[in-house]
Amino acid sequence: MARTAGSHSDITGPRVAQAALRLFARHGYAAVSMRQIAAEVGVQAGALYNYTPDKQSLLFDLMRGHMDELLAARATAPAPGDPVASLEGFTRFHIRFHLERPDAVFVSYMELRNLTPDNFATIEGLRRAYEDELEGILRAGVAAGVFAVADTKITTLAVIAMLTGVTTWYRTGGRLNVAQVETIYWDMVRKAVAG
Amino acid sequence: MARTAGSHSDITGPRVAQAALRLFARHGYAAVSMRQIAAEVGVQAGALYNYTPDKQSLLFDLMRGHMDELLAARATAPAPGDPVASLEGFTRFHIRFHLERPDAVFVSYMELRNLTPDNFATIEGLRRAYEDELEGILRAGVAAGVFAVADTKITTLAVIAMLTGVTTWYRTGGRLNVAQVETIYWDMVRKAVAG
DNA sequence: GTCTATAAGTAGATAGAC
DNA sequence: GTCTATCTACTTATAGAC
Repeated sequence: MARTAGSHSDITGPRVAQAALRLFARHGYAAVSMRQIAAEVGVQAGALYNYTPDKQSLLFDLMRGHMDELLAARATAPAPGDPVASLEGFTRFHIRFHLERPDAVFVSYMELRNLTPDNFATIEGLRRAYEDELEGILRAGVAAGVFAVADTKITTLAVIAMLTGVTTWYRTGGRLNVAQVETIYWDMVRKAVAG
Repeated sequence: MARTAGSHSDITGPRVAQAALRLFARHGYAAVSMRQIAAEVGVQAGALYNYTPDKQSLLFDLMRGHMDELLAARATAPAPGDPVASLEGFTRFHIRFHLERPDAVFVSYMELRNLTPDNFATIEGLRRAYEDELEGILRAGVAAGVFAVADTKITTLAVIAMLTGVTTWYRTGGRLNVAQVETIYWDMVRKAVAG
């Protein structure tokens, strides 16, 4: 069947999400208008509402998609029995995953306060599930006597903050490639929790 | 001299800045209207323009004030000759200073992209000056053979990201006081850069 | 599925009375 | 110094033609 002239549902949908992600990352959710998103896609503002019920859903779907992807990718990563190997795996995974999608990371971190309470609770739950992965590794290492940390929860948050910070300065094509960055950060993490 | 009825320049000015800081921290610069700020102060929107030429200046003055305070406080801190003692001093200073003013920290970190290019360059310069303090300590420690880090610049950014992250979870009146938090983070920093 | 037109409301900023 | 009123522009979202 021939489509109606000007009908592009299957390609416009992803383009709306991409444009929203890009613009939210650059200027912030509240500072971006539906008209700007539409202009980036190349349609009029009204057409966006074929793809999202409202602006809030656009933000929430981006953030939930990012967190789902994060947890799914983590679930398929190898899980060594050794706590040190597990921690190295987590560190390298976290850096690589986050450097591969800087816009989604930025939006997911900066726009939490622009989510409705229900949507915030959902994203927050996914974030905690991810943190719990790391805390489990630290607990296992402490139990095994290979890690010495004062407080596993605080160490978890400190390590994640340090690792995620890489997205604020890393630029593709710069002095270091991702593998080198991973190694530098792993060196710091390894020593910071060492017994 | 008696003041004109309803004239409160000396107290309204600081109240405008306080209200703007509080609201920008909670909801974000772009999401806060001048009318909301005025309502928080208890005046009408037009009256705000006696204290700021525009909304952008309100943001910039808050951020510049925060950075000036940070650098001034740091300048009066003791500067031990020993790199390890210097690093401990920096770590404890950073955590204490940031935990004492969570709203200003949050705004200064999250609203960088809402500054005009000129204003951004100014704030960025102050931020780099602060980072250079830490990098100098790390360089001195590496030169003295007491620190072993792969890259002083990256380590600087990693340490600051880790330390600033404390503001995302610390709440006054919680399980730990500031001194205990300082000690936990100092333990991680000390080990992470150890030779 | 996309368009134009529009509703209903809010934005930053200013003018002039008091 | 603060108020009310207002200007101009822009906001999200919807209705209906094509």
